[in-house]
Amino acid sequence: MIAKVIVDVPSRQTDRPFDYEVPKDLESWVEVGSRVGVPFGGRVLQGFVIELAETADIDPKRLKSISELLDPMPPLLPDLIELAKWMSDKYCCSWTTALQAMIPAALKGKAERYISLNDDPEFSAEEYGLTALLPEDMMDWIGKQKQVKLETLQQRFPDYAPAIKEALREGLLLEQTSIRDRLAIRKVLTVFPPEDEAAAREALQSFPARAGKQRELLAFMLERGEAMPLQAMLAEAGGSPASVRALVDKGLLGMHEVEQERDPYAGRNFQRTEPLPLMPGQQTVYERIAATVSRGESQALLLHGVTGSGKTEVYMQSIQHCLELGKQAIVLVPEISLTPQMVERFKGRFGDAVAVLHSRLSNGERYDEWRKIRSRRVEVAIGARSAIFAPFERIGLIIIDEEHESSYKQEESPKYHARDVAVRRARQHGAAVVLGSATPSLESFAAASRQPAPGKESALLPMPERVGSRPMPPVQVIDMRSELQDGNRSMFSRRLHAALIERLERGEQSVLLLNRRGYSTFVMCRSCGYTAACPHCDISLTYHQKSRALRCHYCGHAELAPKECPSCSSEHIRYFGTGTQRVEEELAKLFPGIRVIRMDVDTTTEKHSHEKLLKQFGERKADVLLGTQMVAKGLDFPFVTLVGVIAADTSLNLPDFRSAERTFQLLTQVAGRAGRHHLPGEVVIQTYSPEHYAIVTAQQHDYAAFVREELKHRGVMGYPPFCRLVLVTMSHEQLPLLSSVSEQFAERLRGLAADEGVLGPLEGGLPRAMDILGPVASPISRMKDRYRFQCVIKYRGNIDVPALLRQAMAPFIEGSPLKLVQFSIDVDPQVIL
DNA sequence: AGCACGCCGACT
DNA sequence: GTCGGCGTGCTC
Repeated sequence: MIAKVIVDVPSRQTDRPFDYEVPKDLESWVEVGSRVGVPFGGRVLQGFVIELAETADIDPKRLKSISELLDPMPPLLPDLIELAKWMSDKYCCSWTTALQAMIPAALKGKAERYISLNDDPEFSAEEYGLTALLPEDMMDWIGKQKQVKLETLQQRFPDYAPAIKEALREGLLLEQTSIRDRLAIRKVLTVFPPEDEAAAREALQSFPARAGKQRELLAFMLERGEAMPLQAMLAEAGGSPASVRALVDKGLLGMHEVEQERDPYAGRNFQRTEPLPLMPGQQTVYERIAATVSRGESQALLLHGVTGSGKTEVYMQSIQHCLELGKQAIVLVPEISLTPQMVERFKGRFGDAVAVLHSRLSNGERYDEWRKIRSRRVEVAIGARSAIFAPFERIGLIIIDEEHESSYKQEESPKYHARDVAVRRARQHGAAVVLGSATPSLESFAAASRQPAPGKESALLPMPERVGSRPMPPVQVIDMRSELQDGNRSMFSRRLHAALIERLERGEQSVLLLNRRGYSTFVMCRSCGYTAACPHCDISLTYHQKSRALRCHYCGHAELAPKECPSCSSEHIRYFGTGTQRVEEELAKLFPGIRVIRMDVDTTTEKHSHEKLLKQFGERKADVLLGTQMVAKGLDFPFVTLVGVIAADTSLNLPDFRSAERTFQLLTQVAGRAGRHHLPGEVVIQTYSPEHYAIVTAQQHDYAAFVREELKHRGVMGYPPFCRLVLVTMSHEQLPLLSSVSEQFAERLRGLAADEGVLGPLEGGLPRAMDILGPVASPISRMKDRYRFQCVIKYRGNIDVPALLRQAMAPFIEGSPLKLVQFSIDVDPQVIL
């Protein structure tokens, strides 16, 4: 039997299947989706079996065998292997990169090399004159250990690296390679009840009086009747390990190590909840989803429900319906809203049938949750982006909550969008996709609004009513220019200042949003105009108050903040721009005694810090929750009655085609945080551009009006959803080389597009057109000591852009000199700046 | 990605 | 005349 294997080398030249013989004893174990260790170019690598065949495509003499099978159960299924192929085509990444993204990090095996002595009786070191090659204590040590890791050996005898190499060549030492997972399986010493219960009861009667403890322990285990960890047993029943061991030696109890699964939610009792009665609007939407799931139709439905319209309840009842049909469901949530609150709701409804996958789990915990899915112990997976790869076999429903969230796009290779992968995977399974949002992305909205095919219903499911008919909170827009004219130079407008005081007096809570972390955004000398910039990136440094450091938010570079100007030695160094740290300081100054929780990437790096901060706020241990956009998402606190946006312009003025959309979404989301319960809420938005349509429409809670206006702009400028984009970024240390290569690349690409007959501006109205902009320097023209150039490709119609790109890049990748230009391709980029 | 094979400068 | 530089090409 022959296995076609994708080896774990993410390069273009190895991005194809390689044939291997399956050893006889593994034939019944190796399947499509198996993870194997294979010899490849003189070493052993991890690979995935993507196909089994009778005969090899190459000369059988060149054929090698699979050296080991890495899991008893294949971690991948055929549908995922096909999906990975699709991803590698669509997103221009290698097949193995896509495959790796689908399995938990714990299964990313690395080859380890082991050394042992050659104990073949035929082999004689004396005969070959090799006795003096290696020191005796090394030989003894290896002999005693039987097998040692090459790394360890080299650490212990650092001067002998060449000698070890020679000994391997001469056959004095032997080498074995095997793949070791990056996985620490926790083993727990576990005590088992007696195998022969009758005999044990009998023995219990005839125990000597002085072995009272043993008798007690044996009685305890007989009564319990099931295994338990030794530590827990001793804690409950008392006694020492010695007395247990004595019982084990007598054969009355069993004891051995057991692999333990970590359940991060073990021991937590989730309050079981029953389905709530649906409002008419919810009911209609639910019925539509349920019918689609029942038909096994892979349609993508857009659930456009305002904040507080009860989307989650609709999700849960739809999942219930899906499970009743014997199918499984995947729920994707933005990482940031995968809060304990959210998990609780799903665990409460579906109990142990839910696996939770999020980034705050350790590798081991994540692997355990994943295994629950793979071994069919759960029916529902809820998690961030990568949960879309949950290894279910019969998916009936995929839900993507807050579908407009940019975190569904992975920024590293494979640069996939979970929404697009979901639609593709749903097609393989005949599953329904539900995209839920109060502020759908323009792409999804446009797709769902398209005239349905004859006989089909619209894919757009509106839910405009809020549960309990609570009104949307009133939103005040404050023009910060007139504040300044009236002599208010503070970062708080008079209205926001007064509103904060009211909350403090009434003991209610406030949420303040500022989409910029750090203390100040740039540092400038007022004498000479010097600004502090990162030495590795073309970007100004941000001052962080706590560490008194200037930091680069792109590469992490940090330096001590200067007291005087490094350029002209003047003392007129000033900090400009406001970050969350500055606001925190200002709050303390203006409102003495105010309790503030600051939440941004700087305060939430620790494992559970995010939850901890939210919990504290929920317990009303603070008056103000101040943070970057992470405070805008999915929080639900009854005592929050004020939401303040300190500067709506931060996101509005970014030179990116999505900046208006992002601002509208952010403002709408954050406004939805106020007054969700019995207390009425209030929203204050501060801005320097109060007349901008993104702000006006957000103030009026008018999504439709925003979309109308935004679509006009997108149409004029030629941006999605009127076309699709691909961003090609090229980088190199040397600017002239980069400049020349990027020009050549763009020229080749234009030539190829012209050959296809699609080159030209999109305004022409042709159904198939492709426009290549650039190359130009990237907005961040240097990052981590590499210069960056980019091309933006706009296209419309059915054009295989990845294929054209691959052809255009080929001469710069294959066999190019050592210092090659790096190409990075982002299909459907979220940000092009 | 690694590793081996192969063609030109500073050493015995 | 050799050791070693890293350019280039292959890996079932």
